[in-house]
Amino acid sequence: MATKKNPDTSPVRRESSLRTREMILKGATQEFSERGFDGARIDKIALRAGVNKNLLYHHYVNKDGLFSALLEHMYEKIRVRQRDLELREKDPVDAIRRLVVFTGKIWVQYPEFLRLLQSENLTGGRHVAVSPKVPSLYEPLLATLKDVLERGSRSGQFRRDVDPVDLYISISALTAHYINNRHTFEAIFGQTLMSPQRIRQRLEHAADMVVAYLCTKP
Amino acid sequence: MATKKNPDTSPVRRESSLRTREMILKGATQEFSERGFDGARIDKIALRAGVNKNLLYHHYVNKDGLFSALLEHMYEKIRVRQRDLELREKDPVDAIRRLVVFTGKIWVQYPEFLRLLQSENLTGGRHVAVSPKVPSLYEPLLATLKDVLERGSRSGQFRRDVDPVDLYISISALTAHYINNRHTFEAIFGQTLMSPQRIRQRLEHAADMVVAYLCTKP
DNA sequence: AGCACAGTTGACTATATAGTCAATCAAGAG
DNA sequence: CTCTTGATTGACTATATAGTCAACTGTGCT
Repeated sequence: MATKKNPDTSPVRRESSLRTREMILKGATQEFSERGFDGARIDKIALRAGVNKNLLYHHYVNKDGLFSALLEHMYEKIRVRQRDLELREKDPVDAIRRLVVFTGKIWVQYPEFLRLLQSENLTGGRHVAVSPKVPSLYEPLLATLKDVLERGSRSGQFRRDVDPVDLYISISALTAHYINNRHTFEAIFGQTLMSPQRIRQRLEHAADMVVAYLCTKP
Repeated sequence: MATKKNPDTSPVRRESSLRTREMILKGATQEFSERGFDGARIDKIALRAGVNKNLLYHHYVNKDGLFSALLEHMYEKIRVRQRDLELREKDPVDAIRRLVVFTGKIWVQYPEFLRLLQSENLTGGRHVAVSPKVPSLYEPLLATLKDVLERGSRSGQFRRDVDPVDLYISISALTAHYINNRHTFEAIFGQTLMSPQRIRQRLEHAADMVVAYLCTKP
């Protein structure tokens, strides 16, 4: 009975099921990102996907399975975009600047992804914890970052004591936290944060900060 | 019939209701911060508060009313703590360093508050939007920050083009984002982020970055 | 004393919701 | 052609959950 789960023969018998899965993920993206895991409703996902509710269970077992699949799907999508950026050749300062601004633009372009992550962290990260694929997606990014840091410190432009993980978290923080908390920040500071100009200002500020840090010798 | 809502005579007839409200907020803090707004259960809040469920409705009208009250309560609590820190006298660089590290320590000390904010932003900020008290809480902080920036640039230590709102958001970002997203970051990078040493490293890194930014002339 | 009314309670409900069941449909292997 | 098996469907259910009702209690004012 090894045929039952054989990935070569079993999965996807009909072409249509691929489209179905696509539609489900699309509906799930909308619903989960608008309401979070607990606020999302399976029935609404099915409705938004234009697909019979039972198909969600057929393809993804249950709500958690669907969320896990969606999360992996989004991680891959985002990382693929991030890979477009070629950082290895460029001047280290330029490369970092571009990485910061580009990272910020990705969040603006795919706000659903940030909200998925927010929900995932709010519920304790139980989906991402069981996904072995996710860490491997970030290895190349970290390697590139190390390369740029190495080149920057060899040329004397950068300080030498930089932890690449802390650096990546900071780049992510300076750009994503602004968007993640826009509602409370807007309420506190009484200003609009999501206008294109304001976002541009924000990303410049973030890039300035990261570059200043790297270029300041301790 | 103006007596019904007169704030001088009506509210709080019995001493016990104060304790009741306290217990409710305590239970609500736990439940809301562990599960988020949509994941939280009114019955569980009542249970955790050791109080009859109807009292929640009596004192706070409904789930949204309770969440709003809790959010305001927490904002006040946090801001009061932040006010302890006297920044106006100190050397600007010292003052900023202290503010960053202190802010980070507050998040570590009151992780419930961060999770409340995370949930609030995930659901569109509809509770904080109707709370006029919250912005006024942050005016003094912003004023202090402006004072420190002013002193720093007059003494020639700081750059002159700093937006205080962006700066505060960055301080918050560099410290809070790390904690907010610890589960996904831990999964991605395969390391523990919440050990005391790791947190200390993080806050040093954050403070270094902010100070480097302020002390770098554009 | 007694009364008005905030505080408190147990019982109840309407509904929303994740998940199940059993049946039908159709693609591709033989 | 036909038979296996994934894909798809409508009907159904057990339960959890926000919120309601009507009654009771006891504090503090007059």
